Amino acid sequence: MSSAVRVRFAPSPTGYLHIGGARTALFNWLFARHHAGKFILRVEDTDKSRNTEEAAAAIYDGLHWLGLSWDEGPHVGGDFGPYFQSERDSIYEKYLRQLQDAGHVFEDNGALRFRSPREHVIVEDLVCGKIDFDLTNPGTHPDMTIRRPDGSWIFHFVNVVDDIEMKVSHVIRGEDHLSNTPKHIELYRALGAKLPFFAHIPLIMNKDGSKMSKRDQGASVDFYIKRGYRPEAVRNYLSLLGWSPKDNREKMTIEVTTKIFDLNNVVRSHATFDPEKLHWLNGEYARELGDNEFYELGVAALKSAGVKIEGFPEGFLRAALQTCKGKINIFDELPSYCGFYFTDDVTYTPEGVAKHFTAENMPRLRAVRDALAALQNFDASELETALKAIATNLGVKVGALVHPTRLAVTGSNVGPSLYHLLEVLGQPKVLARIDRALSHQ
RNA sequence: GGCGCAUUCGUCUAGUGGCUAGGACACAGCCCUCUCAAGGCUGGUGCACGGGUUCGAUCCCCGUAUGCGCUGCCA
Repeated sequence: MSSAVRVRFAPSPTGYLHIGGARTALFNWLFARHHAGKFILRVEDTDKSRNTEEAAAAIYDGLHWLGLSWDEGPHVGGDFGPYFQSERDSIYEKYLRQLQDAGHVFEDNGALRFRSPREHVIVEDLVCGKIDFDLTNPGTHPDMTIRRPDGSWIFHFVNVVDDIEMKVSHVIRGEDHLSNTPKHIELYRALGAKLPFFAHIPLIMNKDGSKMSKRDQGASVDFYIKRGYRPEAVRNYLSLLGWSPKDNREKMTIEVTTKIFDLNNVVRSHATFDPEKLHWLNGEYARELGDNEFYELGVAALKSAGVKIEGFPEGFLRAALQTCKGKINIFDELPSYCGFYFTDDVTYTPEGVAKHFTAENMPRLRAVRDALAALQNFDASELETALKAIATNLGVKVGALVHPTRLAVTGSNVGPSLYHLLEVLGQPKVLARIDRALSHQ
């Protein structure tokens, strides 16, 4: 039926992958996969052809991390290369000549400009609908420059030429290009080329309504990689920005999203990036990690946070991390959540001290200490039994023992299950820490 | 300024010419419970404004406002 779907993501190598760019790449990728088409990566390095590979590395890394593999482009090649604009000069020269021969180009102070036909151009956008642009007024729509005096090319021209040359069937890009589209259409027509389908997707904004820019924390995919986010969570969250399955599904595998994604269910209005929701979604994915996977990722997170885990046996590490599984949403929360396992020098939170190291609690902590010292099997169930027995004896709720004990041993009011954490830590350390707390005052 | 696009809870969104306008995140309360999470239950907040069209508009039309984008020899 329809001819081959070919879409592309065409970032310029700036040294990082913008979250909005990642979302554009994702939509292109999803569209390609949905229609069994090709997803092309093209590096638009017209200006700075210096450290392209280096700067582009962040883009490759980000796309790989998100699971967005390309069928044509850097490293994988393809029939329509090269995939760096800096290497396509002869192609642009050829198209320029064609334009010149047809009388569409004039010179202006050394720069080359395209003479607009001065007509109305109707953009038929798959997302935004039919839009009529009036380009008849040179005052408001000047003839676009296509080549600078120094010989370098302007985006509009090379972008269109490459899309023609690479046989791109659908141009799916950010809405910031919607107003540029009529100009591009003029170029297609002047070159006698068949128009692709256009689809402009809504922009992603900051909380305050501003465009996310590289100075904003979280505007770079790298930010999420470094913090230990799950790529499937970021990918899933991004898919929900400007697109909806139109039912109440939110957490979806990439397979499901690919199956139901299409341009007709892309939303038209701008979306605000909500870190809270990503945080939640990441937790959803983190909770379904297998024990081993959680362990590997946990170790990596602790290491990169500088937690000294070297001297500890793997069994201890595994047991410690196991008590954190299901409790954290993002791996960068891990160091503060379970750092107490790896240092005897726990610092008590001031609020905790005020609330739990009270005059009436200290004798209770003492009682806990004595009972724990007498325990033969220092495991979670024995510990639970012991704590509950003491509570009964003292006529208090277990909470009255749990809180001060937790604070004494971990320094915090929140953390893994107390009984399990005590078991992992082991009797000697637990007793030592309680003793230290008892002498705290 | 000109041109373009947009406007449903704080946020992401569903939705229809007549519904108690639905879900999710966040928030609050309750339950569960060794804390925190998770899970369960409950709750509050929304159709930007003004005109039409219509028996009836959140939905259709026109304005206004606001936001965003484009208006480069940036991409």
